[in-house]
Amino acid sequence: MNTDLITRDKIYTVPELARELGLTERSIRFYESKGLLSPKRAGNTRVFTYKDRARLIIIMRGKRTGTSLAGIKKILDLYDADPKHHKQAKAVLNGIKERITIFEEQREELKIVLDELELIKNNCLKILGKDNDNPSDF
Amino acid sequence: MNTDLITRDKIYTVPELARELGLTERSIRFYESKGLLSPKRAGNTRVFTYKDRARLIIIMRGKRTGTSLAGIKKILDLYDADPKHHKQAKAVLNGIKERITIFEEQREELKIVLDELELIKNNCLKILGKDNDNPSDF
DNA sequence: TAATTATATTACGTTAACGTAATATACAGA
DNA sequence: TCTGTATATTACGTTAACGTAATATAATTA
Repeated sequence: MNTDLITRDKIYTVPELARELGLTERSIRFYESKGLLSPKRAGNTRVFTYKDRARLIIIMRGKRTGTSLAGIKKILDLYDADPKHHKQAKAVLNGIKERITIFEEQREELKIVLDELELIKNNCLKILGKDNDNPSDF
Repeated sequence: MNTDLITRDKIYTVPELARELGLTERSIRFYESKGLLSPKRAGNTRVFTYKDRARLIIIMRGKRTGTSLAGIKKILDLYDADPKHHKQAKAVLNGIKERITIFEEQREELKIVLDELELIKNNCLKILGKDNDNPSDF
């Protein structure tokens, strides 16, 4: 239970995070320049906390969903707000609903293309299985 | 049953498709320049068939999933191949499997972010519902 | 103190996916 | 034949998301 705290107190530099997460230093600094990250500084060196690292992981997942950095920034803002303040909670709620709708629609579109690709795939399999003149491939 | 054939024989121009599908003429011509479409010509005017229109719809769906034009082109190529030729069928099969994997992973990522957003949303709802000092909003 | 090594800061380059004129061409109507 | 109107063709501009030096700065190490 204390090791957990130790872990969360760990700090990271740009090259460390780049290596660990598999992205370039340039990208990390670029994300900061776009306001997606706000690391502290030790002199002129950036110091990232556990939370910053978590944000980076959210950014990377956002990218894998095909979301733009602008969109990811909005999502990160939703994480940031303090829901104890009603004003913020309400704003967050609206933003969240919007995002959920967007992502659900995107998931639906993916389902549609996946179903179509499955059709083509099965058609290929049927043809390859039925009249098979090259069994050596199996 | 004949009306269907009539429908499929219909031809379209760039401005027609742009209006009908809600995209710009520029985009359609751009897609052609990238090899995603290959309309015939009547003089210097492009003539799109029902099939071309179907391709455009696939392109648009691809965009909504966050797929690049290069990726969409590959998918369209899968639709194009003639599975009766074993060579092509096998190639298509490999391409399809790749794409299916990509899209399934993307769908999974979307599921993850959706679940997280739901958590935040429910947290907001709980707080807004529990200590509500502004009931006039309901 | 000099030379490395690490991190940061311009700043120009690049690819994708179009937007936006400006110009050309062709065909229809007055 | 002149004038629109429609489509097409350069071709330059733009935004996003970085890549890629080149240079500066700071902390180490020899």
